[in-house]
Amino acid sequence: MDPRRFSYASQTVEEMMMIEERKGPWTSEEDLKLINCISMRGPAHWTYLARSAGLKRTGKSCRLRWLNYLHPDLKRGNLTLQEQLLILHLHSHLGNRWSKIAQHLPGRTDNEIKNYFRTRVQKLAKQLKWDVNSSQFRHAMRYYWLPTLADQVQASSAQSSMAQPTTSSNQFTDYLPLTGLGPVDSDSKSGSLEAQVSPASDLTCPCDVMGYNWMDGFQQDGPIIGPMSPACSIDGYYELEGLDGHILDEESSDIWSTTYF
DNA sequence: AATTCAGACAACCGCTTGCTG
DNA sequence: GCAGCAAGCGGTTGTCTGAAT
Repeated sequence: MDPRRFSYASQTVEEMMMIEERKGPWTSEEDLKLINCISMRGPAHWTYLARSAGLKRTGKSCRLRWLNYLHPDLKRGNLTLQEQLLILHLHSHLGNRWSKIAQHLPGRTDNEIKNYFRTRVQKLAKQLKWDVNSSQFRHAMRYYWLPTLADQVQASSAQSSMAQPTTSSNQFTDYLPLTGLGPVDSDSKSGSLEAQVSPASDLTCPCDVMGYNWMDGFQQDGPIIGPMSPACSIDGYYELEGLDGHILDEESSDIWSTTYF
């Protein structure tokens, strides 16, 4: 049905304009109204939905609240190491196309990923006094941090399999190796099969990253060689149990249609 | 205990895209 | 082809919370 044929709950445009628009944080009452309305009418025609739910919010605001907070398929809690690894990898190839990146992380929103990147990764870039979009930073990301994170995922997987030989879980014990990360949250201890990380920074700022001349190691054509970790092979691939992080074309995301974890 | 500050994340804003008549 | 609209997207801002003083 064409949403423009809706009669917006018998209100004229003028009447709708006179309704004082509510902004700011959502209340649980508003959430409930929105959920109820969506359960009856489905998540579409947001302007109409907002009116019929009796909300003094824009359709846009309702859509965002649903997609970023209320949607039942959303994951809660900190990003796992695997998810961080995937975000960094995808960002190094796709850039700031957050929705595209989010498509590869079920249950995570573009907003969440964008916030993660801005607060953690851009903070690191600031510390290094590098532009986050510079080839220098992208190179360090691709050939140092990504393999380092991959190592951590592997290490945590190995550690947990030794600690809990009867399960396939790779959850961490209290602390991750190498980075001195904080304790995991209670949810991850109680059943997550994925490595959880603390809200603290997960990207180290080691001296070998600072000291290495990344531009010298940069080649426009052919393989790019930098100070890789053991998990990263020379041809620009890094490998990980259950994860095959190929270097992919800027525009091609077909390769990501496979399952990673 | 009160205040300040920084980090995290929810929400908003403005622009773009895609669809329909 | 054009106009009007909803939805999608990315950048930015606002708010909350916990740590530090």
